[in-house]
Amino acid sequence: MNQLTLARSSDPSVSVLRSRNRNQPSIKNLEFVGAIQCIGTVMSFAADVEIYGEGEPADYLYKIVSGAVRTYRVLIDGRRQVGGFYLPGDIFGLETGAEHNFSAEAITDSKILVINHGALVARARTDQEVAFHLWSLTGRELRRLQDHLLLLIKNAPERVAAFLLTMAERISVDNSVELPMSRRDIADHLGLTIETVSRSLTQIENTGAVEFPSRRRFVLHDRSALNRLNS
Amino acid sequence: MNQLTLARSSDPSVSVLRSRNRNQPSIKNLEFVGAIQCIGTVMSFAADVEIYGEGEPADYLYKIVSGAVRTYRVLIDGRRQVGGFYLPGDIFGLETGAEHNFSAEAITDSKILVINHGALVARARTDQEVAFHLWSLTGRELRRLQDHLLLLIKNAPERVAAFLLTMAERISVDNSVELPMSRRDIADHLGLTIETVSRSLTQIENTGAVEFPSRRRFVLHDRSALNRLNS
DNA sequence: CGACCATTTGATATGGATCAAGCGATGTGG
DNA sequence: CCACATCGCTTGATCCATATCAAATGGTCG
Repeated sequence: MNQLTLARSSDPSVSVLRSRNRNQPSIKNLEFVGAIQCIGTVMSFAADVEIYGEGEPADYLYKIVSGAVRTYRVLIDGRRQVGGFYLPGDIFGLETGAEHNFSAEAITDSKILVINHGALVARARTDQEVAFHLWSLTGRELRRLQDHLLLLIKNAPERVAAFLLTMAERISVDNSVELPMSRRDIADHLGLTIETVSRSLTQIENTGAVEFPSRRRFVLHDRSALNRLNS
Repeated sequence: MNQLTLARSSDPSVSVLRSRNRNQPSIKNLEFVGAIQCIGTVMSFAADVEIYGEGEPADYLYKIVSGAVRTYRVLIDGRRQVGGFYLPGDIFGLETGAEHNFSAEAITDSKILVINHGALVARARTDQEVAFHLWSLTGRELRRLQDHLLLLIKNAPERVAAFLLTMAERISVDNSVELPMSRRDIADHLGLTIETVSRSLTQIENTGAVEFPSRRRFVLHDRSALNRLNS
């Protein structure tokens, strides 16, 4: 836990706007965001630091350079829904409304390209390629959420198997996957408890479809077996 | 059950493209879709007729003139997730990808303005207002799904209360709401069984927050009580 | 009127939550 | 360098909300 994290926990309203002043912007940078060439600033966020909060103005969007991010919402009683995990190359925080619907936190120490939303929208006014790209990013996010919705009607081992498959597709290095997120994050993403996630994992491991050499790393042995478990 | 429905159940691949030939296009029509002026055709769909199927080319989008529509996906074992309900004035079937992710069916007999997707996108190339409108429609849908995701971590009475509130906001006529959908549709939307939906409804009715003079109609007596139930 | 179908209500079963304890990796201080 | 505290995770025991199975009700339509 670093200074930033302590600051955040004592004052939940702290946002990227404040964190921004404490982290040093590293590089002023020209970068491609897919087809979009735009100016952004790469910033560093320590693990568990808030990047933006639900309800805050959606003035920026974010592209992960390194690290990992979770977006989430919490109910008053503390139940948390993790909406998604974002990995290097992924873009998050893109909203069409004026405010963010979810909060976002770095999972591990991360470097993130912060892009001015208003400037991009202004550009979209004249550049139809930018406009189309923004639209398709929103569409991709919509599709991801639609798929996730379907996941939530499955049973526990099916949800966990689906999660492993998704992660394998996104970040496997010859079938080996390093998970950046904790069991709690996974549980809150899948709508389960950590105990149920843990039990499902051992259950799946016992089928031989995957193997966990360590808690945060797994090796995919039989993709089709996992696909069968998936539903 | 009419002829169309029977045809559909015997051949699940039947799509709007075929239904289109059987239903009579009613009016060739110039219509506003929000800020978008565009040409579309109003078509009639009988209750339970498929409008489009998951995986079919997303060549059209749809604006409801009258009636109601559900979008849904099914798992191989028959479990169904109803993604959303669409009511007069609502637009559905807008995708950024080439194919529909969900299927869509008329809930009741419906009149629907069918709009050529390609033509609209072509228009968006030159008209930035059209482009922006398409984007914000996708964004609105994304936001709706994000909210629905949060609903799915709540317990049964909370989900049902949230559903009643949403419907009341959308189609109440001085606090009275006529529901177009069955208990099964509601259950599959909320990730519950019809029995649990039914029990939750009677439980909520017993608090006095709402009253059901008939099965498909309810009167909202105490919105804040419902809000409290909601979480 | 009678059949049918959607819905409600009741009884029981069960998957996952909750509560509780154990374990292993990591880090810390003596 | 080892004893020990801590933390994240696993495993075990029990409970409970919701699913499932079954029956009753009531509205609708021929």
